Amino acid sequence: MIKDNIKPNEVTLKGTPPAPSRSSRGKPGRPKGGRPEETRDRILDAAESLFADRGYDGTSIRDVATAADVQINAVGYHFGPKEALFDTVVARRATIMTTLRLNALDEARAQAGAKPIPIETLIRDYVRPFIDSADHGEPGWRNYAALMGRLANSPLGTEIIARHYDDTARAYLTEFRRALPEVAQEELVDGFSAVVASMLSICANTGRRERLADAKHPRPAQASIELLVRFHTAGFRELSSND
Amino acid sequence: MIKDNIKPNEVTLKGTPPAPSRSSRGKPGRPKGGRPEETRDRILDAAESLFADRGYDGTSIRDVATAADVQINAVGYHFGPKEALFDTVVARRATIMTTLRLNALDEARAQAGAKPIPIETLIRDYVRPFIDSADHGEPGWRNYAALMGRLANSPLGTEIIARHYDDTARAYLTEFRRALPEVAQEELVDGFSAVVASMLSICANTGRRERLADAKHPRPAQASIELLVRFHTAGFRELSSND
DNA sequence: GTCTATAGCTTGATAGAC
DNA sequence: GTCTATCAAGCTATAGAC
Repeated sequence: MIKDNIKPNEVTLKGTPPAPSRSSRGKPGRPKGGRPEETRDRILDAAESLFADRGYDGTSIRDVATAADVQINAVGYHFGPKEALFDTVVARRATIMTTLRLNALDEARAQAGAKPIPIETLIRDYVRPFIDSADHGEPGWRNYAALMGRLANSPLGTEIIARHYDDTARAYLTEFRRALPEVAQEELVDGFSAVVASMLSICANTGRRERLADAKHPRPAQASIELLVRFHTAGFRELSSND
Repeated sequence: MIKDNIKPNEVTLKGTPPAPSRSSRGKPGRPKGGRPEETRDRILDAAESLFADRGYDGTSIRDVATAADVQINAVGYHFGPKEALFDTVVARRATIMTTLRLNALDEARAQAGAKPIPIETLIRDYVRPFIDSADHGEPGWRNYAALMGRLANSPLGTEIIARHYDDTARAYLTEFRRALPEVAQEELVDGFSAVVASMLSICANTGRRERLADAKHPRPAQASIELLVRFHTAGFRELSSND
């Protein structure tokens, strides 16, 4: 039943297709972008949006090709099988997000000196890059954030998240542990998971929060971040006060 | 393109197939359950498990039929189109969960008398039926809880959740408002959403919490509930203390 | 690297015998 | 209500002309 797919082209993270062919010498039958990499990006953007909206299995390669305005087989040509396309979509922004978070952590460490980093800072530094990107970044970030929310509670998605985000999570958890040494590790992880779940729930942007609040417009991201930070900081403080 | 499916049989919530045929007079080619309703339940259980594991689009009707050990067309016969099957799966336990939660709310109201219900009680009463069912109920509840987690952050899933769970959410929010009248409605909803997101994240059971905590076994549900309640109660208290 | 064409499956849904 | 059979449509992936 399981037929192993032997691929001719690269399917790894940054797998560059055979020849980038610098001079745009393709016949201009349809207005195509000048840069050869624009096609790849267009496919990734379309896939990102559709995966976020309909999920992995709800999105066909044809849908992606149509949305990206490329030929059906172009996506296979550039990214290999569907799974590799999906992984490339996730990886593209995961590396950026990881850099932002680890940089913020480095800065917080420098700021704190010998003392532990305040939990409030830890929560804010972890959450802000994500929510900010989803809010006033390019629209692709919004789709990406929604996609992550979708992945978070699915068995298959967790594997991908683990691969791309567990290292950063552990780095932050180490600092949480330093800030709250008297709290058990399992409880710290529960608190951290609550932060992540809340963050993803906000960015999934399902409209439920607005509906339950009878609000017309989504709340500004800045307000959401600050409330999330306040709320969960209080939670962590409660954990440290053993009754 | 959109072809309206005209169904001969009921596809609504409790749609009973034409004739329950009390005496089991089918020829015993394969060991079939005696009760005619057992077949329906077996299909629903199989669908529940597969939808939770692979999602709506990742699950084929054939998969469901195979897992339920029925003929491929039996599921269509009993439940109509795939969408109706899915909705039936969600509805089946939603009514039970809603009853449990509203009963708990009634009891809490009686207990509190004229005073507002404590937030701690509100959180616990909303969360406990769900986590408890997922933990020591029949295995079907575990699958159901995972399915809800999967649905929560998806656009299509939110519509279903709204239909089955928004009324209860509003009932609880009304009590939250009574308990914390000085907190803005949007912030109460954010807090409530954090509780729900955390609850679903725990029940999704992806193994990430255990992995990040380097724990061998999942934590007992009772501990998870109490920590969630403590953590989020502190969050709500923080909201009421306007700095 | 862009296009056409197609192989080889799987899908949802239904028809009709018993 | 259980079974066999099948349809039309959609899917992923690849081959090969240009």
